[in-house]
Amino acid sequence: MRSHYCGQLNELLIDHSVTLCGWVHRRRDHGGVIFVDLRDRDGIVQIVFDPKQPEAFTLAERLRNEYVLQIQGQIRRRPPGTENSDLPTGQVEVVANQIDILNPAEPPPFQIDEVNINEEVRLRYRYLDLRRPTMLARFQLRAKVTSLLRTFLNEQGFLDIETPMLTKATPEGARDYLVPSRTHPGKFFALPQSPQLFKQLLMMAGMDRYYQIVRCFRDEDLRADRQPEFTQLDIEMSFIDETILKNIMESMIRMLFTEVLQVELPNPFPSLTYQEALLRYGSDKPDLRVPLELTEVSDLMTAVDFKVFAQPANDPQGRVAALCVPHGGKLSRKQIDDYTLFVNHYGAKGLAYIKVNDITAGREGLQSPILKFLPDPVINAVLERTQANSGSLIFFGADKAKIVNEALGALRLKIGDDLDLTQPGWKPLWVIDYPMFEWDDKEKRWFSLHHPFTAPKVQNIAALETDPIHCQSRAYDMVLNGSEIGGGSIRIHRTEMQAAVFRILGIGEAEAQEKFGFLLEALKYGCPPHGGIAFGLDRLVMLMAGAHSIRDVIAFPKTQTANCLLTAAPSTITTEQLRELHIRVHTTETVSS
RNA sequence: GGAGCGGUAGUUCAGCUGGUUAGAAUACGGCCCUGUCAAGGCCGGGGUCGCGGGUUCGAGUCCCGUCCGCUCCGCCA
Repeated sequence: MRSHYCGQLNELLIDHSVTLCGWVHRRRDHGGVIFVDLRDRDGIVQIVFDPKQPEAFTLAERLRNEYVLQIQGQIRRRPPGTENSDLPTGQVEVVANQIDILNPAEPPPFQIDEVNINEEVRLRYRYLDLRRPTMLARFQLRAKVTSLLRTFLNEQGFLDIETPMLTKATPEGARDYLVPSRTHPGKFFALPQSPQLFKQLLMMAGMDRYYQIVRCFRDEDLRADRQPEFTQLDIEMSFIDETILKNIMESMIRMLFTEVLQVELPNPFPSLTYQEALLRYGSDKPDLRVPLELTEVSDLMTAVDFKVFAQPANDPQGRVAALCVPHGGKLSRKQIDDYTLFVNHYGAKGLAYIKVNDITAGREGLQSPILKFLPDPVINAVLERTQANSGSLIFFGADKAKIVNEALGALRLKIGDDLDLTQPGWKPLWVIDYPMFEWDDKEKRWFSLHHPFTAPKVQNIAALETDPIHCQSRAYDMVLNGSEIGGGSIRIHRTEMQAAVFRILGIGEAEAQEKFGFLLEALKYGCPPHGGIAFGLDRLVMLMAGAHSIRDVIAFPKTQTANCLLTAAPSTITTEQLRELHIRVHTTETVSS
């Protein structure tokens, strides 16, 4: 139907006859001459309608925005002075000889060139939203990313293998999306939270290197970076250790940034232990672009006559930490109060601070409601450790370590943003040496920090069982600009170890057999040492595209309550469908078709 | 489950301490116009102020409830 794309046209094609197809982006009717900006996936070009071509001209008078056209015409250089340097095709224009209205269009509910549209409207008319050049660019970027990843992995000997979407519900981790079985009354499939077990089975099958760009499903509450269905780049390798895997994955991500963004990432990526990340940044996914760090001051506060500090300082689970903000002294009382409210969200009961007016003036140069509780040596040590200067503001968090970390970690990012301290660019890193288990006080049992198939650093099962809290795992996360973009581990490849981990997690023999019997059995038949990683493709593309939500890099995303505003899914189904599935619905609303 | 912000014309928004007929821009319709590119000029149509209740002589505005969207906590790797 066409000879060229609109965006391809340039001076080299002058005098050529072309046939174009596309949408009316805009029409400018001067009465005697009509201009139409024709848009296709490749770009925009100006079409001119002259009354000397009365047939085409008459039709052009009827054109409206978003009409779909086929146009046959002649490319010519624009008359001097009428070139448009804002348009890549702006040196030329197409004089229309013939026009075919392939489809008229009603006025769209919003203008395609409008930037600031309510997301509700955009999602309701997503197919129109996607016509906008910024959206198109994001999906072109996403396609380039997946293409480069596939090429890289193919060249590295990875096999792209599909795994089931209809699979088995898992007890640990996120809530499953369930699919009722028609042929097995009362039984359900689960949609995969990730292909974790299948990729391990593929290693046991001798596939050696596997990858898949695969949809995963988790029925949990949504966020800007969380959708109920999302895409992972899932990877698994045999006969490797973490060094080999991390090297290959780093070079893959470096390649991606070079090819797509012309950005050179560090080689190698820096590495932080989980513990160090929490100590210095209060987070296991630190944003290294923010040049602020937490300072440990617990040891200074054990003997102070200030219960708010002394108690957590003496509690093995507690922590007292400082966040020193250079030039933070200019913050108003109101802003400090707002930050106090902000840390309240994370369970912090307050936010103590010291304003450093004059670092040389000792106690007199400081300003703080808590000053009277702190003896000189403590104050001096705090000032020295935080490297405070005149004009600095030092915030304090004192509570259970978890609360201090989350509160000051979040405050660090907020202040970095508010005071414009966040540096531009890209800061990738690995976070390693995760604890193997985490104690849940409510349920009184251990949980896997990563997942139950992650190998511990110790080989000795007895050591694992006697001291779970100090046991580290062979897990690793890749973090970029404060987002966890990938995570994985070396897996357990021996039956005894897997059984021991299940025991610690309180998964009984019978339950282990029922839920993971196939895996335990497979381990017996010659399982190679193996490990892998999974990248959150949506998050990665979001970051690379400079978008603020993964919804902007997913063609048809869901809302925060997991609705699709375009199709109105989920919806009720007929009683006939329910009957076939052996399901009865208990709601106040009646089920309709 | 919880906190915050928002919902007024097709769209983006304004609408103050409650007060006459709810405005603007843009889009849309008509007319004029031969070099614009966010074309321009003139004229016109367009509103269940998310929904339900309450307070009041009077509610877009105040109160209660509810629905929807967004951000966050919990939840989730």
